[in-house]
Amino acid sequence: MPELPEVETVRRGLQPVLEGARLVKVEARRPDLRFPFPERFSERLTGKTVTALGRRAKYLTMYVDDGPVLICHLGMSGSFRVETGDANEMPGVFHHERSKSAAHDHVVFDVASPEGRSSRVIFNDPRRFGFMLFSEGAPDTHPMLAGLGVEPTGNALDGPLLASLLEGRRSPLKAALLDQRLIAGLGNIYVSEALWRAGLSPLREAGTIAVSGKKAKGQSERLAEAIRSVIADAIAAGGSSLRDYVQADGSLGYFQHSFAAYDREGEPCAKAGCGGHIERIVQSGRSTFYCRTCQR
DNA sequence: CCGATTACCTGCACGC
DNA sequence: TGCGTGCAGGTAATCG
Repeated sequence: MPELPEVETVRRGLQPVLEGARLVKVEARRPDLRFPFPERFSERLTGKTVTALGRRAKYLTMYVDDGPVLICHLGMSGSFRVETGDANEMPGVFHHERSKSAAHDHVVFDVASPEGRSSRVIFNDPRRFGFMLFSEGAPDTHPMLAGLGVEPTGNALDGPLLASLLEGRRSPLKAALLDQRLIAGLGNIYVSEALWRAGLSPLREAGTIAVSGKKAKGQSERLAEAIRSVIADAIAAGGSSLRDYVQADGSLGYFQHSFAAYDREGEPCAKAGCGGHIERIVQSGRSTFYCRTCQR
């Protein structure tokens, strides 16, 4: 599920456990995920203290004192969970340890907080589309992050900027919004949601909302606002979740998703007075959900 | 250069 | 119960 809001939720969940903590032991239980783990992956992190957790688009970044920056991507199915040692239990026994663990636990970080509390941070990823890489310097200069576009958080993405990004693009609007080089962090769910909020068809040629003129100007403004609000709402809700996605803090996803369009094929359009219904189409091999009545 | 398609990998829901 | 099919949030390589 991880689009930007979910990754941000993971970052916030891991932050209190990791920041300031010492990496006592780091273990990769297989040689690769999507890519091979970096050379000396465990050795270069073990013993380091985590100074900060960051995020760029859908990438997590972990900074350590005097070491490489860990760049981590969750892919389609990656998740973290935290197992916290209980002072009343035997050392090394982690009370979450029963549940659904074990299978596909690929990376294990044993960490010690400054107060001496032990925790275990576990990366689980059945499909192994996720990956972990090192950046020797600022991660923004790493090839994987260097080409990323504007964050849809904050106020940077406004109508004029969006219009300039889409100008001249012949591709369908949906494809343009999924292009991480333009806007970084949108995925299949939130693109459908943003287009529904903006009342714009995913099939529209992207460049047509960028041309000058009062109507197009209003549309780029509306779309920028829709993107920012949908991302902000999802982050505020703690990231959405499908199936039983596990939050970074180990609890089950607490946000019962309320999408207006995504995965609502056949349902009435939720826009007041619209009367249409949501349909599913395929664009570039991926599902798009939209209402042809109010999204033009 | 651009955009569309395919590959990567496992799990799950579904129909038979 | 079991098996085949299609589908799933991601990016990157390949093809036209």
